[in-house]
Amino acid sequence: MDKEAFFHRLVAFTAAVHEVTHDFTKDVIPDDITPVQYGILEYIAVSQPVTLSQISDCKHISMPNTSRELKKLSEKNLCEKFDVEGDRRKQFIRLSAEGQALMNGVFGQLGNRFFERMKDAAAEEQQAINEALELLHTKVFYRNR
Amino acid sequence: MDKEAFFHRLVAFTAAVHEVTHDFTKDVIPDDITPVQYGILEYIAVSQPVTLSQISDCKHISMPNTSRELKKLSEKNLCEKFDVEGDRRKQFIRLSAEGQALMNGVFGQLGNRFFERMKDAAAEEQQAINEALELLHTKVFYRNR
DNA sequence: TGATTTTGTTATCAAATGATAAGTAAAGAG
DNA sequence: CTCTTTACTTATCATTTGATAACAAAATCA
Repeated sequence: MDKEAFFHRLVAFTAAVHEVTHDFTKDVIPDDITPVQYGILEYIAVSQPVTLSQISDCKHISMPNTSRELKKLSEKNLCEKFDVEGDRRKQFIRLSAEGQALMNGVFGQLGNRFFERMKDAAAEEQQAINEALELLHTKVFYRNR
Repeated sequence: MDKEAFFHRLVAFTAAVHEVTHDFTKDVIPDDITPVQYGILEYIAVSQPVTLSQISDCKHISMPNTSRELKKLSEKNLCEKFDVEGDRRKQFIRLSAEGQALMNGVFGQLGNRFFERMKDAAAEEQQAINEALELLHTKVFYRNR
């Protein structure tokens, strides 16, 4: 394999993923949710329930700042904290009904727009795309730990 | 295809791409380059030469702010402006030698880390990953225009 | 038990980013 | 040759984000 060409393809691909997801979601995410807050909501949606520390670790946001942003999200009624039984220091976070509805809308919109791009593809190609996603996710774009 | 499962896979995948690329690049990008500035450098590296307007459009940064950040990058000797012949309003931007060296280092490091993940895979699987990248890039994660 | 670590909070400050107004110079249109 | 549009700059202000110090409460360790 040509390493140089592979690097370039990789960089162009990751940049495209960034840009396309941004383009596809920017008009669905409410104005009063900042990018950092959206990132947190997305993480909660995919991994709930999560603790503050987990959010802090995975999203690379310091604990004080995580606490602050989470407070804002709670004030917007998008997520809820509840106690973890067995360790009274910890708090689990999950989306509220309102937050879940919001994220369902965003994910649905995002999914539909990607789906739109695939609608003309043959069934086998759709399947190939599905498998490509899984392959890259499990073999290349996975997180340690 | 199960649409719900597909949406979830898509969201989890795009989030993973964000996080892994962040993890893999954060210790290679110099401290005095901000995230927005890095995004601009990456775009220039992939698409050079580019105009200010193109950067503004593609990276979703207003012209005044693009101008400001580009000025900072020029002051750091990472990129250069040069005139576009035929239209004296426009300016092309390209990486300076120093900027090119920086981005080569980042791309190389990023590529090596991904390569590390694939090194145990059989040649056919490496080829499959390569093809999966191209498939998703051309069929799903491409930008209009 | 007392010391230390983990988990989270509040407060505060600085830096990065976004948004807007106002201006310049060149190109293009009528 | 004016008028309008395009490409870009400078200046300014508000918001977001990041970083740090200081604190509290519960768990764990020795």
